[in-house]
Amino acid sequence: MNNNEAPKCDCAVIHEDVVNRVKGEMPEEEQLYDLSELFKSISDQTRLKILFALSKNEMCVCDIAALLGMSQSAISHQLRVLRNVRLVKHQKEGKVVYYTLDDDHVNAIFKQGLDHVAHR
Amino acid sequence: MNNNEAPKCDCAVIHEDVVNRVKGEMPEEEQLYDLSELFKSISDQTRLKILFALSKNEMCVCDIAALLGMSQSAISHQLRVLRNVRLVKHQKEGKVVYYTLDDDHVNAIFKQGLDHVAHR
DNA sequence: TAATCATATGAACAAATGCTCATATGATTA
DNA sequence: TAATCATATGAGCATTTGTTCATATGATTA
Repeated sequence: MNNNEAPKCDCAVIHEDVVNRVKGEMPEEEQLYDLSELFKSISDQTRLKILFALSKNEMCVCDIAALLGMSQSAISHQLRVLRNVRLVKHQKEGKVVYYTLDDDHVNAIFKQGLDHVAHR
Repeated sequence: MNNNEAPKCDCAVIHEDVVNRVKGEMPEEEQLYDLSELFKSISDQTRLKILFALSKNEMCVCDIAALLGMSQSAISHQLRVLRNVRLVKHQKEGKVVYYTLDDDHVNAIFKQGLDHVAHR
């Protein structure tokens, strides 16, 4: 019924026991999808800079654009990506929209990431 | 001398004090580059699956290919990406190459990531 | 030594991504 | 009410990315 066989592997399984056990321990597809979207959103240098900036202070779109020396449009597009994965939230005051980090997970992730890249 | 001005921002700075302070608190370009490479490497679903699998057990290339139902070539290409950011290390035994996680940072990052996506 | 096996890698190509440009929207100000 | 400002967004385009295919390498086995 459920066709879980490997359709394209062009080499023999060497350790069938390990493969079968690990297969049962893999996360669900939906979790993997969400995780990859989250990590994709923090893998771009522009978005990384935005997140670092917001971890220091609430900021509006114009300020971020000025800080990074980029166009308002580019920043606005990237903020939408960060909103979609709920890394930032926004709050409108008149014409100005203020962005802040949505929660603290991203700071924890940055810390682990920086620890990792520091090891060389 | 040092041209730090924003060349492309098409809107006025609204909070100059905040922008100037945060500018001094931003990480160095090299750190940002390394971080983005690291996060890029965990943003692809295939590589995420490989890392989850290796967090459960040491595995050879054929086993991973079988587990994920993908070609040996595709897996091999992706393992190179993970090697380049030192997320996995490998060890050769005869013809077979065994891959393992290089350190525990990736598990910590996954935990924070899963915590984040679970909040909805 | 020849055949086979596990893995690595370069080229090619389709799909995804990030920016720019033009323009839309919704709020303030003259 | 008209002009202006802060922000958002769609289309277009160049670049990057992930896979396949063909082939190379280095080790084992017949």
